[in-house]
Amino acid sequence: MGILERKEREKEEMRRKILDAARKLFLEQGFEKTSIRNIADAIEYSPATIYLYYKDKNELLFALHEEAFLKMMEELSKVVSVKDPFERLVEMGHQYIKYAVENPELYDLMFIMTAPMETLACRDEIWEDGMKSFCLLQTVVEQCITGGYFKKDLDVEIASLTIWSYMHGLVTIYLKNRMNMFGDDRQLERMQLSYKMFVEMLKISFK
Amino acid sequence: MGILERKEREKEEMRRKILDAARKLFLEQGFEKTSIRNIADAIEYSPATIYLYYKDKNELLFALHEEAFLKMMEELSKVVSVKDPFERLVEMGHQYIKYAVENPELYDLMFIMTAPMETLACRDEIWEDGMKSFCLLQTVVEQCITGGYFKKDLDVEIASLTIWSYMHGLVTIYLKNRMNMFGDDRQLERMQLSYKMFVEMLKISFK
DNA sequence: TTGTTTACTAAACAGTGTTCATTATATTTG
DNA sequence: CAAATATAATGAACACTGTTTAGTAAACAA
Repeated sequence: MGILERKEREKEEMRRKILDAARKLFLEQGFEKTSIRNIADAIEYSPATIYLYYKDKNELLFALHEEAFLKMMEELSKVVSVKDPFERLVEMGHQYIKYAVENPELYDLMFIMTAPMETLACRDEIWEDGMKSFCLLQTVVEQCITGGYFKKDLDVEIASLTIWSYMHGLVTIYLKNRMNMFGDDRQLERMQLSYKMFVEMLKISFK
Repeated sequence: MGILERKEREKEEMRRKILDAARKLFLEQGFEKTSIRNIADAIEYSPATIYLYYKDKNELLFALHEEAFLKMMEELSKVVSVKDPFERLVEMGHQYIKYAVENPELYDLMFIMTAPMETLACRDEIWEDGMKSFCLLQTVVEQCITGGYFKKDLDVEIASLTIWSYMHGLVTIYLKNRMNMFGDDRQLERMQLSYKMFVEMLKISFK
């Protein structure tokens, strides 16, 4: 009886259909201004139908959050092609900034919004996506130690947290419009200058 | 005719009454879960009345945002009592973390939420509160240069932005629950360890 | 063909920010 | 003091929001 399998396929198709519409609308007009009814309209179904495929709006956001991590990991993983470990770390930072600037809504969902964390909490799950990308950073930091760029007794976890904190702070100050206090339009330039300074700091003080 | 002045006084009193109730509710149950109707109930007035004193919810949030900056500046300014410039900077960082951890909702409003920025934008004003606290940081960084802790040719603005980015990133990762990916309950400890590492980085690489 | 399961939806619930015509009150004027 | 006016406050509505539920229509199994 292949009928059950077809049903399963259809169910999965519908979930994707919903997610596709949700992603499109969220990226077009932001999370705040996109409602379940908007999504329902887009796929020409009733709002109630969406609740047959996703428990609530948080679950929908969580699914997009997972997608966004997949996408970011793809971008960040490209740096393996960089031979030098320290340059690899530096390039990873550049890619991180690039991803955040080019996908502000997704970045928000991944690292700022509490919605996906709430879904995890009520599922009693850990934030695997976050952990995976943090591990990627840790790996590169370790490679910097192995490569002789960083000292052997460096606390990898804390060092990675320190690096991530800086990167995250920099891009969120920018994304949440706190950088237009400078008045001019040299915000991206300032980010790059600060990042350059931070890289120097790493080079000098982690050795 | 002192009658106009009395009216002015009464108007100001009402504005404060609303703001007091708003602050209380926002801090008690968060911004998301507090509605204009809740605030109206608390002060025993109709919801429409609030709109006679504040243009919209954003303006209300902006007023609280200003208050929060006043409060933070008070806390941070205490560090002038620390004689040594570098220790002063370090202490300021500690106070920043303390403020964020103890006032998560206010921190959110000050540095993450877009609502107060929107109010500024439609008033064609600059983010003065943000600028003032950034200047405080810049001042202390300058004092570290004068005191011989940091090199003379350090770009004060970029260095301050770099420091702020790190601090902001660290506390937001914590506040937005991204740190429970570590599984344990040593989150505050990890923050302190990372901050200690960052202070070392400053000491070494800004010299 | 009948009975049952599944997929879907209309309608409602309880809320949201915000606006506006209307009412009640306070102040000013004749 | 009474009438006219200005001000303050509100009830009710508008157009939304996320979510639930009872009921319908279609697909499947017997």
